[in-house]
Amino acid sequence: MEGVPGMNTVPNPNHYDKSIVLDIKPLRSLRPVFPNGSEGPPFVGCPPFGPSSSTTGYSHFFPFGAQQPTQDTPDLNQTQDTPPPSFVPPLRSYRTPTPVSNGPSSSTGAKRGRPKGSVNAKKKDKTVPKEPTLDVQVVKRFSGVFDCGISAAEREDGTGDLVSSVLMRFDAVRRRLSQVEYAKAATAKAAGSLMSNGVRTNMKKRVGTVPGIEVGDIFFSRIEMCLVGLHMQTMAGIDYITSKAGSDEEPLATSIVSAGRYDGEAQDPESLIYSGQGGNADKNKQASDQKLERGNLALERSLRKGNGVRVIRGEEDPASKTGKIYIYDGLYSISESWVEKGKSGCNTFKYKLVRVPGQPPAFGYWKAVHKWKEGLTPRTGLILQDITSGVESKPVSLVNDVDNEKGPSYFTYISTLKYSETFRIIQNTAGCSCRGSCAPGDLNCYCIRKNGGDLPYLYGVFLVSRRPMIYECGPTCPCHASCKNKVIQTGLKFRMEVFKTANRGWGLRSWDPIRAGSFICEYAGEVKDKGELRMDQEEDEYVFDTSRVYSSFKWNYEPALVDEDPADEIPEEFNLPSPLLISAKNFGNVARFMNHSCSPNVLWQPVICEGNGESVVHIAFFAIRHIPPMTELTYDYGVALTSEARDGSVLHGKRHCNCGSVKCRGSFG
DNA sequence: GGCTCCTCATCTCT
DNA sequence: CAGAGATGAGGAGC
Repeated sequence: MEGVPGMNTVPNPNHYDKSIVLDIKPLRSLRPVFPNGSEGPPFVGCPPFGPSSSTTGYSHFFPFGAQQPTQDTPDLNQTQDTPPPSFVPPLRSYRTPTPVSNGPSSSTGAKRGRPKGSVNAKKKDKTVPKEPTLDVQVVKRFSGVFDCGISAAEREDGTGDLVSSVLMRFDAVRRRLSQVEYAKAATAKAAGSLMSNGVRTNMKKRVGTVPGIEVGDIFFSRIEMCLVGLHMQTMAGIDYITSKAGSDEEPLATSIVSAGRYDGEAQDPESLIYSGQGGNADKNKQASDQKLERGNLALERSLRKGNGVRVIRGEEDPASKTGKIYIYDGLYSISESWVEKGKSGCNTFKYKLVRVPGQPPAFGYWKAVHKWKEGLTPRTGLILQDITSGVESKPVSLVNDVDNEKGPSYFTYISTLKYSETFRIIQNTAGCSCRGSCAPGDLNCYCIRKNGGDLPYLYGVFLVSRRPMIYECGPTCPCHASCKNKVIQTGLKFRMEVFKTANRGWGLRSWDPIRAGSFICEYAGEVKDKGELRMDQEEDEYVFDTSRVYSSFKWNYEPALVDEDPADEIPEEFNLPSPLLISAKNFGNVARFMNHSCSPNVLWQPVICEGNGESVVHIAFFAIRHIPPMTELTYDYGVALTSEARDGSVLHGKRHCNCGSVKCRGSFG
């Protein structure tokens, strides 16, 4: 198809060696679109999508005699000549690479300004309807067609499973849209897609707590809070229940978002001075007195009635200077209100809110971490400043504030794998020959080609979606050290601590907030074989074993929500050339302290670092969902397939599980 | 339909 | 080249 934006920056598809691309095809077609709960492998229904297939599966239906989307349905990916559909998406997908570092490819076709076909073209550029915008496509193709699996009742009132499922589906879609051409407004686009397809919950406005949302939960955009009913205003800082038509009731405040940029905010974690809304100066408007209406009236009314108001603290995201992070800090009560002159000299409403006692720390942790980092207050129970002895670029503290144990047993800290010659997988590969940063869609790049044309990561930080295998540029690839396809080799990104848990020995957690998809660490240790390990397996609890049985779960984006063909969906199950055993008993990194959970917040992904004419499989850990500061990091250890592990149809691990999750299977390992 | 909102992500200018 | 300012899109509620 002519005139497709982005095409001009990518080599002509006819020039590819199609056999290379088609090699990848089998990997993409192994897996059903969505696992059906009743037919899945053991342990299907583990988080995040919950035990009910009603929240995971989807099916198409065609109400009102609507035309079924057939092969004839206009699809931007399809040309009349129909090249193999399997390799079309990457070609269409990639926008002009963002100019980064000194990559030569980034300057060739770099467009200035907003490209045609982007959202802006909707109104202005009606003469070029070649590529409808994403939202138009979504409405056209999926309105009334896509079954989101969320019932009308669940849309009104949510549960913990539903909330985390909605947030995960949102972020998967957001990451995918960022990865392909809609990077500009990926957040808004993702939200639009989910909302128009009914993927949301807790839409009923309510005072007080919201089902499935806990104090301390973090969010990375206002729209996320909107999707799960914590704060339903995308822009306004005050949310409230309006009076019913015909009644003379006044509005009642439900939640506020503190932006942290007004006077008196964000200092004391137990109280907050909040400014009313309205009266702000605008380009076309002078500042004016605020009026006692809308949110201001609602807060006033809540003050008199004494109802709790949810408070969300907005802060700068430490990982991104332009980004914001929102911390749900629980319920506050409004203690007083007054009017004062603002900077502009106009009347501004002020409200003092005091945190309801007895809630776990949330914003309090945030403030505490800042003080620990700046050395203003010492970390309670600190045993060792840095257990890595400088091996990692960021220190990892050792902390015990529960008992007198002085630390875990001795081991040597290493940051990656140790392996002998026998474990090298000899392949005829020398990595890529790119200079600068490898670019998505550039099938001249060996490493990109191995990834099916995708750059599997976003901004060199986030895993976009799980894959059977990820191929990183290795140390001998000539691309720059900041190449966005080098992620797990770049070390720890978060300030972490090894800490003593109440009942699970030592554990790992982060002082920093961790956004969904973030790379956390790899599993460092000695690569061993079965025989070698069998000799000391009894006491070696620090083994990572890829041959165990792992819970199946859906983490990747749903093609329908990003207007892609489900047939192109990449399977999430790993695909290792041979089983991999890593022992971190004597040599290891922070990963050896990550405990098992049946409701984990971390997943693992096999990664091969190319180059040197050999490839070694690494195990890399990524965040399943947003992880608040000081929350323990856990992953699913799986269950070993030994003869004693089988008991009828149920698999039993060797170790008793203390994860405390409602979905706890009771054992693991 | 028009207006507003303690926004979001980008581009442009300094 | 970082930081500030400009910009237009965006959803929901009134």
